[in-house]
Amino acid sequence: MSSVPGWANVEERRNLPPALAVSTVILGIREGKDGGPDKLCLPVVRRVRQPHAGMWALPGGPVDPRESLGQAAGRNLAETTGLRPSYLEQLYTFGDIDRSPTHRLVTIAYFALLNADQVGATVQDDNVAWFDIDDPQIAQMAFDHRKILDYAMWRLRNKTEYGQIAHRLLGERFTLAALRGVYEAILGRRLDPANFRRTLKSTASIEETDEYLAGGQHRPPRLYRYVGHGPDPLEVDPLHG
Amino acid sequence: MSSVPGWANVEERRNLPPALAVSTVILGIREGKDGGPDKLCLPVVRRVRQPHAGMWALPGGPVDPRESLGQAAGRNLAETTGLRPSYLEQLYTFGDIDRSPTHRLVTIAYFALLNADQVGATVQDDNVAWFDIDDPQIAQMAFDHRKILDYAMWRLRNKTEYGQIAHRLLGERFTLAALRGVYEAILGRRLDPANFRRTLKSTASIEETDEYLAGGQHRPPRLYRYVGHGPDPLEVDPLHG
DNA sequence: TCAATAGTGTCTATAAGACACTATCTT
DNA sequence: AAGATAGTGTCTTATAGACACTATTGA
Repeated sequence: MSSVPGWANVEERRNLPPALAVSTVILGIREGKDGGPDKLCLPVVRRVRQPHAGMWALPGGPVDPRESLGQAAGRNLAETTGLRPSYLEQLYTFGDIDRSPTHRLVTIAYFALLNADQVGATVQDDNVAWFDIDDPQIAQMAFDHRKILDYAMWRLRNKTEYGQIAHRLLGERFTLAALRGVYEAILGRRLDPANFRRTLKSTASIEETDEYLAGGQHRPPRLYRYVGHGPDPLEVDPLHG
Repeated sequence: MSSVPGWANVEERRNLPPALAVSTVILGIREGKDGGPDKLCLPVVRRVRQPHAGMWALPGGPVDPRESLGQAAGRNLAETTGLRPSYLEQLYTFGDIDRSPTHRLVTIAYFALLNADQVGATVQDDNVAWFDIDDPQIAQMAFDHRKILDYAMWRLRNKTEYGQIAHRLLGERFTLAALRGVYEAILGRRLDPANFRRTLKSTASIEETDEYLAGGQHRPPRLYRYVGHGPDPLEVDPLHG
């Protein structure tokens, strides 16, 4: 192990204090190709230095002593991808001893959602790329980032309140079909349009607008707006961390 | 602020790397007094040094560079209370800049459950005490520990699977009435014994034994055993962290 | 007109709660 | 026998899914 350039040996590692970093799973949604279901996708960055140079990794970086953890996540995310998410939530802290070969690294993982306008709109950079959540190119990732991504998906699928997060993957106004697409992408199965409509309207977390979306070759759907209720007690302000 | 002995001033704080600590919310259950509902309770430790000397705090301490976060939680818990929990789960990481007045402190909060035998069985120590979850004496706690406790309760109440955690607050065998007591303490309301029985037996996560609990002045209840299904992907091994 | 999706109505299966009832222990 | 909790049966109501049906647009 210690023959790899730049890797500390065991004795050195024991004397280093743990480094603190944040990494963020950033999810957006894009429309399914030729009638298929919508897909969740995410931007990843290519590592340019050791360890794991050349592999895809979650965007992230060190925590500055003068910023909170949420601020660190927001800043790193903006710096590496140019994105400002509509939602930011702390996921889990990964601190196993051997998760980085070079030093003791404790990473606070965050989970961010982008609305439809932002998907694909990262800064032009050869070292940033978007993949569908099930793309084999990110089956392997640097460090334990694949485990972090899997955990993010597990958390997403086990959310009791999809309403809170689903609307943040869309714009401010959306059709019920678009909202259903989000649910289908998260749950990984098709939902009955009729039942979906009824269930959602009965929860009263969405509200009709007077606008309709024209252009499709069918009856124009009504646009809806999300009317949120109280957030989770520790939800992060995506702008101020 | 900097007049308090031992408190660093702002300039000093900016140069200090964040300290890493773990704190644990340890919950057990005890029987309600004179027919009242069962109550959740927890051990807390009295701080003997600044800051917040004299106040009650969650058990915890620093993370050693050579141990994982879960190991740190388990070790600190054993050292301060003498307890070995049956369940340990990572809760959330608190890292606001001003959460400790003396230095930048990042705390990974854990959540532990004790079974009935262990409640009250801490090491004899004047600086360790048990309180009911709603005891006014812990309405205020050191640092942001009250916020951590509130968040732990919120997470507990929002668990989709109570079965997984309820049985860890009891022994290996338990009556349905005891299990119902756990649910009632968590949810904060009484449940219909008949419906509770049916609902729980239909989930099939518990199994009958051939034993009965004698001694009460009523028909002796059957004892049940928990038959778990797969854990959460990041559940912590309470013995090995 | 047709294709396509929007949106409604209604039936059914399942689960949750209320509550009356029977069973079996200790004192 | 009395008192207490164990455990069963059954009715009502709320909800999720299946699926047939009508409505309204662009081509």
